[in-house]
Amino acid sequence: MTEPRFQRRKEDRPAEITAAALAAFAENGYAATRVDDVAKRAGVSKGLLYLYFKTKEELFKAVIRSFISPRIDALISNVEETELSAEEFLRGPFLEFACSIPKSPARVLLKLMVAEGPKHPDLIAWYWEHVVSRGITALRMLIQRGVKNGEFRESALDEFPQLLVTPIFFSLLWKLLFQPHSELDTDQFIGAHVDMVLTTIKAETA
Amino acid sequence: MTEPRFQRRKEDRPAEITAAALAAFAENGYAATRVDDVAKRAGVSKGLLYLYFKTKEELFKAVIRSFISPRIDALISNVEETELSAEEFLRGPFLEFACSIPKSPARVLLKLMVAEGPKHPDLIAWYWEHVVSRGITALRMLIQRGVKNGEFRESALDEFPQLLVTPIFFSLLWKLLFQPHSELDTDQFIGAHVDMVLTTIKAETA
DNA sequence: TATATTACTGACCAAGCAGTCAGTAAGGAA
DNA sequence: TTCCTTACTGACTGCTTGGTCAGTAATATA
Repeated sequence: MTEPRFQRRKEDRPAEITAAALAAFAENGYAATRVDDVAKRAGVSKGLLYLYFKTKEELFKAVIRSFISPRIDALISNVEETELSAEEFLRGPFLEFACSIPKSPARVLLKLMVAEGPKHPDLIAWYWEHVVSRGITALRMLIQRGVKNGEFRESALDEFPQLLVTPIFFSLLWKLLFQPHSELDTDQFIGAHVDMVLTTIKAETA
Repeated sequence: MTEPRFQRRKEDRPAEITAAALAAFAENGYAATRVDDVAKRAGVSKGLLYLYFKTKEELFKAVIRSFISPRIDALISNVEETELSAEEFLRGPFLEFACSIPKSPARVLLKLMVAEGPKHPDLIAWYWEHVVSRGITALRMLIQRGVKNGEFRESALDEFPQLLVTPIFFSLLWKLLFQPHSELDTDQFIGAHVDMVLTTIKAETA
């Protein structure tokens, strides 16, 4: 007659706890987040949480890893397999990806990385290896492909592919800090930047 | 004969405590910083610290305010009083300012703002009013001056002067996170960006 | 239905910390 | 030298919180 007090759902618990933790960390930061609060959000007791994650720190690392990996993997395989020209790719899938980031709920990850990253060197190392350096490499390949087939001329972008993504991070920071004070139309903002970059590096075709 | 156990230096204490707090907050973040630690770094007892700052939060706000104000004030009055052309100013004083930020020790302020800002709305409001909106306005004026006297053509920069400063913040983030993993030559990086922007907005002078 | 297994709970503890305050001593005034 | 003001100290406290573990109840098995 009585509802069971809980269900046993070994498979789903880690993902549920991780999602709850992302929300909590995003709201309060790592140090100010109470493990009890995470457990409550996940609808679980603190004891169970500690069954799946050895410490608060382990939980934090799991959060970062589980939310970032899928996105970057998608972009990179996209770059490698596309049949579009470099410019078409930059104006198409890349721009779409770039514009989606500041809107995604995962944008709070930047806050977490900045605030807590430096205290977890192995996390930074993982992030560098699996996300950043792979991303940079993919971008550089894309640009060089453009140079090789005469679409682009040689430019600072060859050395600094990061110049393409600066407005993404700026938009993230802006939204994180000044959301209520000022709207930034991130689509237009990022679009204008990509446009500017392409204008300067496009080989003359007149 | 015996050294006095302490000196009374009412005038200097606040600045000393503020400096110590910046170091401590930068290292550990706000929540993880112990007031005792700040006091120790400042060579002062915790009790004295609470004489000058009502709470830990007040101390935090004082830190941000006291380190940011002077820098932005200098830049803005510089823009207003310069006799250089817009391009000369951007390639000269502006570029110098931009390149100096990622090297300055105050770069950790970004970390603090991102991590803790959203929990202190009045701090964000102050920052918006005294730093960001003033800075944006100054930049916009500079660009419009360039447009008016025929140096620049109309462009997305008129609406988004922020496009000029994105690589500064990117450099800050990069250094904050990946300092040991990868060096970024921020001078060249920011220089390349400013160059790119100027190339696209410069009116034809051939 | 009886028994075994284990996912899960929640009360508990030891440690750490923001903020207080009664008392101390530096340094100026007389 | 003596007295007075106040900058300064540091022990103390009440509360918070990461992590533990003995016990409970949901499911699998026979």
